[in-house]
Amino acid sequence: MPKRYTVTAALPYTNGPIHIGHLAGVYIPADIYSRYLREQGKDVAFICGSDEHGVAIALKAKKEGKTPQQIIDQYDQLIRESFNSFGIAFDHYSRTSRKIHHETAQEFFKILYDKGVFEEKDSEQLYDPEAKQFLADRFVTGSCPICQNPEAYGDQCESCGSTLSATELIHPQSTLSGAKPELKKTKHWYLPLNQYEDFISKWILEGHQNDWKPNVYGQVKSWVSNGLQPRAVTRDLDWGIAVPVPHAEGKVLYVWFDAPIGYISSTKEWAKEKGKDWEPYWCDKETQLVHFIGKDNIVFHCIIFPVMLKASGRYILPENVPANEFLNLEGQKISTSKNWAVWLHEYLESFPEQQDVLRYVLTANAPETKDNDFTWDEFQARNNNELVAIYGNFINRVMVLTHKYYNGFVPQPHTLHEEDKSVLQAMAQLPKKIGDSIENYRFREASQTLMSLARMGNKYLADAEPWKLIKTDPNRVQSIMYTALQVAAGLSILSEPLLPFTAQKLRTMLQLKSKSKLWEQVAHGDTLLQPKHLLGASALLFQKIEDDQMESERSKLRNAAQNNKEEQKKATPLKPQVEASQFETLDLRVAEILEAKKVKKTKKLMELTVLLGEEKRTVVSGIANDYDETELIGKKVTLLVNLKPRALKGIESQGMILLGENEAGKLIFVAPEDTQVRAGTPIK
RNA sequence: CGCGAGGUAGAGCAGUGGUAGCUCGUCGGGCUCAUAACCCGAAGGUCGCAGGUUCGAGUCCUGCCCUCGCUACCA
Repeated sequence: MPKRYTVTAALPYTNGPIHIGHLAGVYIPADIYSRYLREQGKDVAFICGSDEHGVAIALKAKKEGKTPQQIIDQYDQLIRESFNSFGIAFDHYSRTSRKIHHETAQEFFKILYDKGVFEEKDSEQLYDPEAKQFLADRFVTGSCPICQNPEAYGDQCESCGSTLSATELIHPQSTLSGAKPELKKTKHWYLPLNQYEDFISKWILEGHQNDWKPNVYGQVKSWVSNGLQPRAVTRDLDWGIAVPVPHAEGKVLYVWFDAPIGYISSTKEWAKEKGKDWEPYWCDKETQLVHFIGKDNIVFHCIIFPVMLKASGRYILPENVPANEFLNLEGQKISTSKNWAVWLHEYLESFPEQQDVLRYVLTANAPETKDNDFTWDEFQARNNNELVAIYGNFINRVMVLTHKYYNGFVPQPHTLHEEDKSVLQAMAQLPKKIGDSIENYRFREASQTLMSLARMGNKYLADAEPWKLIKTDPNRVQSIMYTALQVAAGLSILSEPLLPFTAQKLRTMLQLKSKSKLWEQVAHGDTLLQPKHLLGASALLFQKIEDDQMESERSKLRNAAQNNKEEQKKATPLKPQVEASQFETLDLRVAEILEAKKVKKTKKLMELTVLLGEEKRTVVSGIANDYDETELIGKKVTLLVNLKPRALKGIESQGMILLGENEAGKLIFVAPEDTQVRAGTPIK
């Protein structure tokens, strides 16, 4: 039994607001877990904060003509408000831009540096002479060296899927200034993960095979078996935490090095405010450290950060990292850039005071084992059929009957019958059952168990039929209503971690005093509401949600995505001018598609046989998402024929079909309108 | 033949060797205290496919297929 718990939730990155995916994947589970532990009287520190460094924020600031500080202030504020309004009850929420964090992160780096943990390496990287900075990854675009796609990024070509290094790009261009980058030497510090393979293997692969989630375990295994590589922990950037060693001007800590240290600095800040000692929460072996994250963070929380902690020789390691998978929205990936999301601050405008509805839906449908889909249909169904019809209705029945029969006083029971006792006994099992689910990070299961208590209450009332007996056997009705009221009280107590707002409302309605050890009382079968106790006024806990509300949410979503798309379209910059002679080097011709076959194991690739005059050619094109094999046959398209052939998935592609994109995002062929034109005709 | 996770009733999920379950939806019935809510019952699955181990497999092994992720300013 651990002495104390340190619970962390992934630090939200302050370049956008919080959406339902964040909530479902990280913050709700972490909040339920911490609330439950507090309810058990445990010593728990639930820690989080804003992650405010890194290239993305620097880039966003440049694009919007603001300072990074303005960006992070704006989103830090918005994110705090979102968490507050949804009852995500952190013990402390800090920011990585604070002094205490800079000091903590620098000290951490310094400890590893002094121990000689890092490797120093010089390398040549692309440098933008106009913006005066080094260009990492997505700061560079250029032509893909493999498939010639002119819009490949510095880390990857989205057209052919190849992983690239920025220096491989042909005709690289800075996305900051449009300038042509030059190669320049730079020094960086690397964390030699390769030296810690044994440590990770022993700790996770051998030590946590059975208690960690399969998705987390599997990811780690995948990384380790591919061989861990040294990873740079510094960057050339003007936004971040200065590297605290000599000859490191213009260098900052890589955001992924400093962010997890944010958990520690946030804990320090909290401890200072509370007059506590922070160290036991991070250094005492009897502390259970748990990181709640999304699956994209697995490598950082299961490999990189633990290696940092281990290398420091000072800190404990996480006991578990219950990472969730991703939540989709109406069948599509949630995307900040495409504005395909339900933002928390907007949700509350549409559904004021209904935080628990979203909490419940996101818990009941949480992506615990695989990616899940959030739909407004399901949201409505869960609200109307479960929260309103089962939970809310049970409470309403009990309240109405008690007020009607006893003017709101809890009646004095007579001898309890078997059915009364068995309901109370069944309820006494639930604190442990729900607790076990939560301790094992099975929040979906916990929510189902909670709902089963309300179901049980409804069934009990239906079987006992107090509204009939009131005419013939009023004494019996007193026992029935007494029993039903105990169930209502139990429901309010056990709801606290999952539905905190509802639990509070219900307690007020029942006039149930806040005391410690309430869960224990439920488990012991104690009387929760004494006879003659006076209840408060009755109110509805949940409201039905109508179809037209859902329709308006769906159209809001579609409109937002559409507007976003149009804005982005306007923003597509023109490429530099070219000479006519350059254009003439391209050989464009009309081609007719003769055969089409989807390439197996790929999403978009289609293998096409095209007719080009007398000659037939094989071309691989990424159009399988938008076109079926059959509808392609006979189509005339424009083909770039003198593109250097290249193998895609083992098939040699001898040319590139010109494509555009229509309003709906569907790829359309740049094709000769007159279908009479002969295949092979050159285009000028 | 890259790696990982998933593939179980119309939908969403549970179920790691012993007669296939839960919630929602559908259909039928009951009740009327309750936000037409609640309660009972029924229909609906060759547990992705094929082979193997076993007295016995959704559950273990092998091969294959499909989906998602590992690669995006997104957890």
